[in-house]
Amino acid sequence: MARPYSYDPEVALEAAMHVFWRDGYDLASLSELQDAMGIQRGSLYKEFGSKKNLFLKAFDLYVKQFVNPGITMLTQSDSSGSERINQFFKMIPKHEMRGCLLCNSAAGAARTDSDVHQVVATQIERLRNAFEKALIKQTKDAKERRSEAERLTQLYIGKRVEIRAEA
Amino acid sequence: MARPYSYDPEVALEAAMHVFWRDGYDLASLSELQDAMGIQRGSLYKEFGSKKNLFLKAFDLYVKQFVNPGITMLTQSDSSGSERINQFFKMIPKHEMRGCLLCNSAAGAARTDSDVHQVVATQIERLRNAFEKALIKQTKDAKERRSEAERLTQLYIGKRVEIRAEA
DNA sequence: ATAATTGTTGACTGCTTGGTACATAAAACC
DNA sequence: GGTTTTATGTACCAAGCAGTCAACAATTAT
Repeated sequence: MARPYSYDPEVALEAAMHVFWRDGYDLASLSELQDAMGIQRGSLYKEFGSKKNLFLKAFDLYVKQFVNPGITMLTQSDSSGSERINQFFKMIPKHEMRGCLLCNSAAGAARTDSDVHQVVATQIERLRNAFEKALIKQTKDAKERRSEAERLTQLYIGKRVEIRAEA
Repeated sequence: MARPYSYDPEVALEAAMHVFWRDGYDLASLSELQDAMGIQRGSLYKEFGSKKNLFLKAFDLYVKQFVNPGITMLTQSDSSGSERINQFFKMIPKHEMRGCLLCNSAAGAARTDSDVHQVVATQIERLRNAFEKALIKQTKDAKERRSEAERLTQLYIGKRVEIRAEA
C-alpha cells in the first residue's frame, strides 16, 4: 500500500556501525554516514530518527556481533577459567586500527551524552561480570575475584586503546 | 618599545591545558579556550599560532606537571621496583572525571593528527620504559620484562580511561 | 484510472567551528 | 609630541555541521 524500501535497513545499519567504529561518534558526519549507508539524508532520518539514535542502534549491533562472542568465550564452561581468559586476550586483533567500538565509545561519546554513557557502562559491566565468572574456580575470595575482574577489564580497555592509538 | 602583555602567557597556557584536559581536543572550542584563558581571539592566535599549536604546548605543560613526576616515581631508586610500581598505581585519582590528558589524547586527537600522534606515542613509550626500568631487578629475562612493562602501561591507560568513562 | 500511502531526493536552514583582518590602544624611543 | 612597535578587541569569513521540508516517485487499494 506504499512505496517499498529501496535498501535494506539492516545492511545500512551495519554500514553505519563501521563508520562509527572507524571515526567515532563525533567525527562521523552525516554525509559520511549516508554515503556509506547508500541512502539519502531524508531516508536516514525517516528510518533512524537522529544521529544519536542511529549510533545507539549501531552500538547494539556491535554488541551482538562483537561483544557477545567475547562474553560467551569467557563464560562458557568447556575449558578452565584461566584458559578462557587467555583465549579472550589472544582474540584481540594486534593491528586493528579501529580498536573496539565499546572502548572507543567509553573514551569518547560516552562522556558527553548520558544515554550513550548508560549503554556503554552496561556493556563494560557485562564484561567485568564475565571475567568474574571465569575466575570463580581459581580465586575463591569474592572481593579479590571482583578486583581481579576489574583489573582484567581495565587491561582489556587499555590494550585496545593503545593498539588503536599506535596503529 | 611596544605595548606590554595584559596577561601572563604561561598562566593562559595552563588554563588552556585544563580545558583540553576536561573537554578533549575536538570538543574544546576556541570560544571556551579564550574564555578560560581570559584573552581575546586575536591575542590567542598572535601568541600561539593555531589551536593545534596551543594544544601541543598545553600537552608539553601537562607532561611537565603530571607525567614527569610519575616517571620519576617509577625510576627513582630509593625503594624496590615493585614498591614503586604499587606507589605509581596508588597515585591514580579514583574519581578524576578528566582522566589523564595523555590517555585521553591517545584515545582521541592522536588518531586524527600525526603531530599529536607523535608526541603522545613518545610519552607512552617513556612510560613503558619507566616500567621496564622499575622491573629490572625482579624480572631478569629482557623479553619478559618488556612484555610485562607493556602490560602495565596498558593497565594504566585502561584504568584511567575506565575511571573517566564511569565518572 | 485515480486516490491514498509511504519511501526518496536534494536543496535549504540556522548554527558553530577554526581562522583572519583591521582599526585601536598602550607602551618606548627620539 | 610624534613615530614606531606590538598587543588588544571585534567584526567578519568560508566551511562544515545536524537536522528539516516539500516536491517527487513507486507501490497498493478501489
